[in-house]
Amino acid sequence: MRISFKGDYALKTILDLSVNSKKGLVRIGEIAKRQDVPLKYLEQILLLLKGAGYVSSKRGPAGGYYLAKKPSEITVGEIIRLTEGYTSPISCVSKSCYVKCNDELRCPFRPLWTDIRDMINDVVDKVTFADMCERKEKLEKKNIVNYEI
Amino acid sequence: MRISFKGDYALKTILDLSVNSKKGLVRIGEIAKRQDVPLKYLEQILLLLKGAGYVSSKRGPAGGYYLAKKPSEITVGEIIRLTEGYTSPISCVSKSCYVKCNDELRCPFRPLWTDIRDMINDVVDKVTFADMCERKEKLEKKNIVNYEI
DNA sequence: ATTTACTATACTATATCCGTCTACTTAGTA
DNA sequence: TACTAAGTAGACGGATATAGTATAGTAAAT
Repeated sequence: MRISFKGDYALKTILDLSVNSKKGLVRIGEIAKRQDVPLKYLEQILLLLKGAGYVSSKRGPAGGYYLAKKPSEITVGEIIRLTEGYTSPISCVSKSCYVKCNDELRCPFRPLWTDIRDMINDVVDKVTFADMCERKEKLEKKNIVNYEI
Repeated sequence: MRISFKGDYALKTILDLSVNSKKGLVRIGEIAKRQDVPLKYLEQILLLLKGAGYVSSKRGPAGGYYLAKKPSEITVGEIIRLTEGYTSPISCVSKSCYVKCNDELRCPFRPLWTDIRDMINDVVDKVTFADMCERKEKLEKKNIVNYEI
């Protein structure tokens, strides 16, 4: 697995919407500013997320984006697979985006990659964006305390 | 972490040299054929490996490449870091190739990435190419048995 | 008419791969 | 010994594809 800007931005966007779309629609510009993401690149990423059914949108004044699913129904792993293709360290051991290689039975590296793949999936498929909201809150409280001291 | 062709080829090359350089020098062409790697790309990768001190070479007839270190002294992790830059899922948690990001203390994804980083390093930094040679032999024996049946 | 999402396109950097030429080393030959 | 030929690594430029990023304009809702 490798998280590129695309994936990083997508994850931050889903988290931003998880936190803010309770209040109503969220404009691209707001997300871009809060998450420090290039606006025009974010547009493309939001279209990808929309096409995959994670977000919905409304045009015109007072328009914007909102989550199409509950945060608890979206995992970090799904978003990585959507944006990066797969979570595995290499595509020949990927389940979601498998690419065949020559001599799999004799490849001595393969067991390494499958072990790493399983460990990664064990993390990213268990964490939902409801969990991420909690983590975010905790971190912010912790940080405010630090500032007060 | 993501293993690109470059890293995949480099790992296969070091393993090939670990197995074959006991007999003497190994020509690029042999490695390219055995490991199914584009010859010209392999040249570049061997230069990289040479620059980093993993292999040495000799020109002219009966020339070729050989390992500059013992297989037991080279880990899979080192080769990945050399060819891919880092083993982490994202550079902001990399130890070897760290790139700072905005608000690390408040980033709720960071704990995920550090967990994954540590798990990956726990695998790749423990496996040497002496281990890989063993794995390779075992897999080949196993496969011969399968063919006999 | 204004505000917003949406689409299409273009640019840049990197990864991958290929072709050609150069430098070095050895073996053979006169 | 001197020279030649052949085999090998090494260096350089470039072709191609993809990822990432940015630009310009279009469509829809109010």
